[in-house]
Amino acid sequence: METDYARTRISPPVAPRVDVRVVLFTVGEGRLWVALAHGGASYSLPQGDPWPEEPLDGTATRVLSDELGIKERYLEQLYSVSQVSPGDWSVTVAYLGLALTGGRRSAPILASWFDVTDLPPMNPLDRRIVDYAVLRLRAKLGYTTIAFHLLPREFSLSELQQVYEAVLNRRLDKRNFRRRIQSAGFLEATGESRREGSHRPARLFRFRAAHDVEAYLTPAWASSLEGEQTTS
Amino acid sequence: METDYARTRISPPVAPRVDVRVVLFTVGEGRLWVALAHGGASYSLPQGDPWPEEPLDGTATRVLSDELGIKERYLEQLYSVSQVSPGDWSVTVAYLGLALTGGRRSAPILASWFDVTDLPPMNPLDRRIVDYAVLRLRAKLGYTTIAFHLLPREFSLSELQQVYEAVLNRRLDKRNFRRRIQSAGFLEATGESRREGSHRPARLFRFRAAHDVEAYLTPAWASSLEGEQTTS
DNA sequence: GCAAAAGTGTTGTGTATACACCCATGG
DNA sequence: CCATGGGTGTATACACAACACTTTTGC
Repeated sequence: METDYARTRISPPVAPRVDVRVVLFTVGEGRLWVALAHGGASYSLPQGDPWPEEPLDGTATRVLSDELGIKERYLEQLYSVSQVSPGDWSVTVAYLGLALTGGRRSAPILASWFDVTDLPPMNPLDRRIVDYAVLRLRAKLGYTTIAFHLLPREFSLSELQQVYEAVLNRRLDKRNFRRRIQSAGFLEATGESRREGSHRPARLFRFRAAHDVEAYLTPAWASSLEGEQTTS
Repeated sequence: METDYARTRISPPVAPRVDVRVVLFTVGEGRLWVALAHGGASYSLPQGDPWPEEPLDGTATRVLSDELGIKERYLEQLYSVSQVSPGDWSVTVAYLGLALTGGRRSAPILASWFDVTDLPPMNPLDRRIVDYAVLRLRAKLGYTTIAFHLLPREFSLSELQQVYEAVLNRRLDKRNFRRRIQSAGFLEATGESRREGSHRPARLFRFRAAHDVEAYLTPAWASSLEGEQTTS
């Protein structure tokens, strides 16, 4: 959204433009993917400008919906940065989003998925935002239930472990993983199991929503006053 | 900073105003204090609008300097919120700041120190920002060296413990505290000690800066590209 | 010698890690 | 019967909590 600041004689402008960018992750094929849009010689984060009366996380959701055709499962604000370039002044609000890809690696509309361990050329700010989002996602795996937003309602413990391994980019011990997860108490066995190969079927689990504790480093109030934070 | 949006016929405005607010903490008399400015019937956070070419944390520093006459020791971005009221649209960027008060409870210029456990009436957004800042400060005490910014260069272990107790608002065991802190390895004995009463003198310590690890949930890059985060 | 804060160790309890084999199924 | 992934227990090391007395000083 180019404002009419250009018509003023003042340079740089007297008020910043605000834009919202989203680092959207998904997990598949044992890897962590991020959605990037092709823009000229390099790739960039999906982004958009907020509308009046629209909360910032609403902008983030809209960007994902319009630009990628994807509805995120989880959204969390990361950081805001002010950037000045000749004749332009903008404040960027960065978000971290999580989504499911419908089973296989279905591409988003105007972007593609990239392995976070092998990113294409990007502008420096977007690259730093992505790196920071990865850092934060990895950190939050340890003390929140954020991983659940990368899985469908019902899942096996092996699938959950694969999500952890993809995000952390390292192997975990199966027994220790299961003990830790199960003793944390936010899993609920569905009673069902799933046969899907020439091996023993996997028991299925779902979440108990009450244990969604990830709020503690993200302001819980953001949604109440204007709706900054959403969870699915 | 009122822009010329008022001259347009569009309501609400087509671009938000950006403002920066700072939750400035200090510790003294065994309590955690926050600086609030008196504004009408209630109190509010020190705030200001960014200038062109000025990084957001520069705005925060300037607000503290101009409005309170205080130079912060530590500054960290908390969160951004968009707020719409009839005819006005603003994006607020909130910061957490830490400062020393020069030994005694010297009042800031246009504000006063309030005990965080006994806050005066405030507007709802500012109140939530303060509550969140307290939450984050307490959490960060546990896994960072943020407490050092609430002490002078040299300090005794008892003084350090008093900072922890003031921020957390509870008593800690002296022996466990000392063992934890000392084994963490970021303290360095100065060799000096301080006599200051009819009791045994306290050995003095200082920080080893290399152990300032608090960056991990705050983007380390913010300062490199435009200077969002500062530390003393 | 007494008041006041500094300083110091041990024990138990819980939590994380390392590690290897049997189970149920499909083909 | 074999290949495949699902599922399980134990021993060890480390981190954290509870807890009380001696030391050094000023007066």
